[in-house]
Amino acid sequence: MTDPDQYKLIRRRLLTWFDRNARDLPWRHTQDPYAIWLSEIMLQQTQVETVRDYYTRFLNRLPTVHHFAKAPLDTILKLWEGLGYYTRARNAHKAAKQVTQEFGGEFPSTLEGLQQLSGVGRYTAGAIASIAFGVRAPIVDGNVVRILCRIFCLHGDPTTSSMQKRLWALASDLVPVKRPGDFNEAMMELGATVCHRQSPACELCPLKPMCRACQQGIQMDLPERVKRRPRPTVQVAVGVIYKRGRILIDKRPPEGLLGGLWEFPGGKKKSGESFRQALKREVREELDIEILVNKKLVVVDHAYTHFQVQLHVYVCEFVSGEPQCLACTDIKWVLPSQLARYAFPTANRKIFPVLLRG
DNA sequence: TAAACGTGGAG
DNA sequence: TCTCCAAGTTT
Repeated sequence: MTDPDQYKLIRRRLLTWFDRNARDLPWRHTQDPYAIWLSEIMLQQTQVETVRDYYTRFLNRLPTVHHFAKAPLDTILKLWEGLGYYTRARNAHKAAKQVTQEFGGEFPSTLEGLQQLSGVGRYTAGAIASIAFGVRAPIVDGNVVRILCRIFCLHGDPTTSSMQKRLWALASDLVPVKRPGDFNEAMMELGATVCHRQSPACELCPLKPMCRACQQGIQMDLPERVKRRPRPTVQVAVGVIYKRGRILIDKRPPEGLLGGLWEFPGGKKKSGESFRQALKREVREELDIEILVNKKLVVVDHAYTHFQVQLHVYVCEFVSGEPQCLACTDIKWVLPSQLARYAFPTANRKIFPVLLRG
């Protein structure tokens, strides 16, 4: 069979399968480019089931790109709280402003136009163009990588530029003129529900007849695994600092890890230093205040992508000084009942129940 | 090019 | 408990 014939077969079988097996997802009930864009940003490196509720909440609260653009970043971050990769939220805010200010309130419909938006790369531009505008644009996400590597038996590290080039070229050849968005969604759907990383359900796969990896019985070995670096553990001292029933919280710098989120003050423990010493030092360095460190409240373990932290949380009493923003953007004294108004990282939120109970 | 960037679910 | 990894982008 020639390549074009095989491509036609793949398209037809995949779309037929998709028509019968597509999950009912909220963003599949709309044609609104804003809603499609929002879903695609949220779905970056994030599973469907995690995104569902966030997506619905966002659209109810910010029904148009104008609402999104006009909302304060703090509102966006509070809605995004817990979804992770907060750069996405900050970039989305910028992108919404771009749409309203530079594109006359309409999302661009071309790949080039879409990729000008903050947080929209090659994948997301292709997804929006094909799904919202019917453009014959390819996409390559983790699912597509897995499916293509298996169907065409592609060996080698899929993250290298040469392999990426092959994958994008294949995806580009495969995506049909008719229903390009459905085809792209179908590829991802197949990867998410059938062609799993471990234990792929080949018996349920519409592409089994043309899957070279399956024919050779090596589907589990493709795509080739990328070696990961070890994750170091960081020891952090955290203070819940009280002053007349209120707690001191600070806002992190706008860029970098957890940028723009609120947190309880603290910092890394140095070797040879106790947690209590570290806490007093960090609070002095970052806020220029003196505190009394009382009892240990809780120890929180949390894993990030590239390191793990152990938060040693202490109840503290404010002693003296006026808090300064030396390593943060904003400072507030809040009642425990008001904590929920602010966007906190998940590791910090793990402290809330202990706090409100005690 | 490689590293930074969150979180929750699955095995 | 631990490792992998999921609809990637930016620097």
